[in-house]
Amino acid sequence: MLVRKATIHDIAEQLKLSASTVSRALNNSSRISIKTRERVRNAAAELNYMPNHLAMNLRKGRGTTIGVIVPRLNRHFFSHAIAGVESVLNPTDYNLMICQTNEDYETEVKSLQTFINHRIDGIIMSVATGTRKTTHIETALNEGIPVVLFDRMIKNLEVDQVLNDNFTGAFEMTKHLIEQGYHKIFHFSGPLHLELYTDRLNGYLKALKEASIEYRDEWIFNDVLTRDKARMIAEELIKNKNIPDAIFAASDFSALGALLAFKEAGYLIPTQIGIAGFANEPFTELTSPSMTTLEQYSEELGRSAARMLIERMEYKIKGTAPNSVVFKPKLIIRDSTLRLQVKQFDK
Amino acid sequence: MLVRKATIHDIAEQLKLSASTVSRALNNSSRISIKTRERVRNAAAELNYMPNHLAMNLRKGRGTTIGVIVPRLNRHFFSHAIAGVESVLNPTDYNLMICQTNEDYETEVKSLQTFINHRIDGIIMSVATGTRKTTHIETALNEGIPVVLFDRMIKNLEVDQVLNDNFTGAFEMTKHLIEQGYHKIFHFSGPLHLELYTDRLNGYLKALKEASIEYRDEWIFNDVLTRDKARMIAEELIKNKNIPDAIFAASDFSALGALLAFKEAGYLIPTQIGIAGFANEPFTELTSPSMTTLEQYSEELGRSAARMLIERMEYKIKGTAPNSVVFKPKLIIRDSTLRLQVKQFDK
DNA sequence: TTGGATTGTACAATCGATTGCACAATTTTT
DNA sequence: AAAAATTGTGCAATCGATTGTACAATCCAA
Repeated sequence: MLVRKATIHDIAEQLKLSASTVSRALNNSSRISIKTRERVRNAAAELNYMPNHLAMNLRKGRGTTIGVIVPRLNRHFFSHAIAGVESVLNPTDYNLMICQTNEDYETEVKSLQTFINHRIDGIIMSVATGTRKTTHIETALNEGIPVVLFDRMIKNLEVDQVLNDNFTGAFEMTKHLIEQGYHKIFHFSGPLHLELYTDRLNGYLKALKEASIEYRDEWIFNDVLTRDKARMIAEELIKNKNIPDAIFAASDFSALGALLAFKEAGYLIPTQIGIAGFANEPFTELTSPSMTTLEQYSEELGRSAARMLIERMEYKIKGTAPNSVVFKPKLIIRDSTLRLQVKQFDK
Repeated sequence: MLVRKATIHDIAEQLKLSASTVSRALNNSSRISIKTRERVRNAAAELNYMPNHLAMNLRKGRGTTIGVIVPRLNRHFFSHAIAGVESVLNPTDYNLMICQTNEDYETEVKSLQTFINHRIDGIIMSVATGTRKTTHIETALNEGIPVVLFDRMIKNLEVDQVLNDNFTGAFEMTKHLIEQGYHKIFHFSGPLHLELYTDRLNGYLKALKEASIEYRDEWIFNDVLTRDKARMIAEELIKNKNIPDAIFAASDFSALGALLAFKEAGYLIPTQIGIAGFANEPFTELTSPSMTTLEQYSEELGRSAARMLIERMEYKIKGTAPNSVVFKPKLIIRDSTLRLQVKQFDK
């Protein structure tokens, strides 16, 4: 059943030509007569010939596969960013390989190494929260593999990047909360070695300052990204009767944890406490009350990263200063912070 | 900056050996003295040698890359199935390539072709709802690439498969609804050319028969998998005052659409109408009321598929009858069908 | 001491496709 | 009609690693 696959030599033999002529014919070389090209194409179709990309890439010293590394596939944000990358790559010859790191540094290093071993030709990645070193990324760059980082940046690394304007997003969200009459606004932040979380923190701080709100360090909780951790902290706050007016979480998941904890404890949202997240995960629309958050245009982000990478790959402009594109997130105001028009389910 | 990567020839030259000796040394051939092996290993490390997998696979006529094709990455079910596949593959030499089809047949064919072109060594896939033909899968099999299907099966295709016991799951869910006192139970089904949806339909029908409920064809709605479509149908029902006691949807997303439509129309869930889904997507826990559904053990499914594929790849047991593993889903009973103990939010 | 076994290494072909160079045949130019 | 340009094709090397076969050196036994 398993017959050996047809090669250009098989075509050559059948047509009494040489392999090189066949190769040229298939690549539409002008050195080959139209008639011969036709004959070769027909024979190729007849033999069900499929080019061996391994051999092609080996010979050409380059390939057409792009690798994507993300922390988690089941985040709306990342799966949609990947969809964006795909939408750019699909009409081209490039193919996609995807790995997820589960937010683990070791896994990230291993995935990257796998890509390098397989002579992947370009990499789009978003680092894991567990990642603090950049040597693995530098290794890839030194191997001559272009890398584009998106969303999550590591400080002081000179690479192409596609980012959200986290500062402005956080600033506007905090301003919105203040406008709704919330004053004592806590912030659930992420790991601060990732620039995006310091940016969000700074946007939050700037809005407070502009409104002349005297914040206190205790209002800020670092490294609270998961639902469970946020829930624990919220429960702690409730126990200590240290209740904020509002919580602005740097992640929808931590916002969810807080929302559930306060709801269970009998607090009315948004009347007694306002809650806002970041990322516009689909579930934010379904919670009750529905959750205010920020849309990050993940697909557009992915598209942009893909374009940037192809640019680098095709005109290997070594040494050129890194490019950087920034998208401004959009405020999605829902019920969890709309105190000025109280809704029915709050009763 | 971009120095040519080291090859075995570079190592050979530095050590005044031949490339073949270096190759054998790196592969721990017993024909090479321990001392030489040591020297080679050291030189390799020193030169930062990395084997070129392209060349290796070309020579060996086989590789170690496994491709996964799923309809959508952002479904909890699929992303967790992939996590399961990864958990099996990570400790091995195999690597993973992932594609998503967005439920589109054309994209599925293209992805599969890409895999074949790249001489992928094995494929795990779940077909798109748009897929009715199997020629593309047969092409892969004819090329000698083993394929394992999971979750979504196409009828009459002889391949390895890992499935859910959709029949039993649907049967038990329907039984649960009947026990809760629902009688006129509608079913939102999927495209019936996919076995899993006929299985769910049949499980539903069997439970009705056992309870001697005289169902009518109008109770069954085919090809309702998305939130939007379910919502439209539910709104139609409401308009026509054709209100079921309960809806058992073959997908969590269509269950969600129905839930939202009936809730907005002022119906009390679960008192006036019960709603159940299938898949235990994370959001089902967050709706109000929380949604009854079926857990499908996606990770275990993925693990099982991966193991089955490796089995095929390593002992190419051509012609052996296809294997098949079946998992029984678990009923997750939540508030949306718990009529016998009515909850507060229903008031 | 000689013949056979064992050990360590090298040569060269191979996987499938690409490509610089050479050469013959044909056409164009002078 | 001879020289030059163009067209069509083949040869052979190449990408990097693997592997069958061959050969030399060493060791052991008879």
